[in-house]
Amino acid sequence: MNTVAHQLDLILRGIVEVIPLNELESKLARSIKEQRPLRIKAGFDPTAPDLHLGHTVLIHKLKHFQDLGHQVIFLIGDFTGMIGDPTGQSETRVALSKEKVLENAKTYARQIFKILDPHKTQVEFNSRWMSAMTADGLIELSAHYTVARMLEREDFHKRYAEEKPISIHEFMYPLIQGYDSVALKADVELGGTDQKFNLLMGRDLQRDYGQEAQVVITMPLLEGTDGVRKMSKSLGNYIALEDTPADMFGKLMSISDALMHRYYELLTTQDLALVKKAHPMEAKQSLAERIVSRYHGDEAGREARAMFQQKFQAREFPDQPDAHVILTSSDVKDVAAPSIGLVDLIAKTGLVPSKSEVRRLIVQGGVEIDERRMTDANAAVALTVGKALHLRVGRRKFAVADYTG
RNA sequence: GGGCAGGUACCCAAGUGGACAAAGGGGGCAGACUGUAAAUCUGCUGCCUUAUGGCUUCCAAGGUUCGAAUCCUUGCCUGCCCA
Repeated sequence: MNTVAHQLDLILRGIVEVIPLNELESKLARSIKEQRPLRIKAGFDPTAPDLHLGHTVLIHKLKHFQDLGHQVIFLIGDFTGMIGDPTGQSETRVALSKEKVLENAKTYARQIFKILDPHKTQVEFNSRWMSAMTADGLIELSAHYTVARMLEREDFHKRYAEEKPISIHEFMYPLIQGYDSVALKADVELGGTDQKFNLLMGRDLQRDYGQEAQVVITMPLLEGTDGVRKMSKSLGNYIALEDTPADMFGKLMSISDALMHRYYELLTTQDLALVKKAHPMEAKQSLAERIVSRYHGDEAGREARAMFQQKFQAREFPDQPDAHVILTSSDVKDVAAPSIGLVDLIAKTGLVPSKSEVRRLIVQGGVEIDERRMTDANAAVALTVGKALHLRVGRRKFAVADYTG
């Protein structure tokens, strides 16, 4: 029996705010009475091809609604993606090309169905109605909001105060996001707390366009791997759902203990009291394994953990190096006594961007060959056919070099 | 349209004729320390056949000069004020 109380129990778990709660309750009550599922909207900005763990906080909440029998609408902001959400930005975001946005959008659908049921999810692109909108329509839409109110937004306000540029088209972003709710007749919209302004815009616009206002539910933002700023594609502190198991595991292990607890809180249903009792490193590995398993399968999770233990705890050479270099006689000066400059060898792995950087690494003690630290940048490395060299390049990169003669 | 202030490396930001590959901070990388980390401390952080060496940088293009990130001209971009 999905009573209102029962539904609220699940819906309210882990959220930050419902605006307003009584409207949600009455919508739910009516939904039960009329046997009509609520339309739950959440939008995503395809500015990079990968969804990351930060998004999953929201997607899991969508999943809750889906499990309760409501209609989940996964909105891909392909049109707005060309603007770039100004939320929280201290400067204008670079607009993406249409092609790039579409390309990114494609990978989205695949990724969300690791969590959501594809048969019960409505995927929409806001270009469907925005590209069709006439200039008249756009001007009419713009007339619904004032510049002063727009500037109340903290990010705009701050940029304005700091004399940083704000382009007119950035004002369009919240307007269009709000209009999406009109176009989709959304009953509820989910978003991160940073989205509050944009989400509320939907309420205003829906009322202006003669609809019932949607209920807004905000979810906490997940901090990125730096533990400070929110996880974001453009900040590069994210863990993508399509990161390789090893990558995903490694990134999760590199977070601070405090952040680990936050991740447990927002990404799992584990009992936090139990987590705090466990040894932090064990707890972190379990978290990493759990999350890798979720997106890559149980076996991948176990393997990633084993690999990690081998590579970093036991400091053994991994089974799967990051690079494999094949050297031939054309790479050596003297075929009779084959050798290669250390700098050249490391550069050939492609794991370091420039030779200057390779030099630095060597001098600083970041390079090992067959577990011997190499600190002479001018050294030459003797090569033997059939005897592979095991290279450690920096803290966490490994390569194998083979000489074939 | 007019006036003023700006555009410096991945980011922020000093530098206003030579000692500048360019202070400082952030970020990144490496080492030490650890429980993988984080925090902390130390070092490095344009590129190059490996260098008391060369090459390319300070919005762009020209110019002045023995010498320009620094001066001049034009252009592009940004902010503020006025219209």
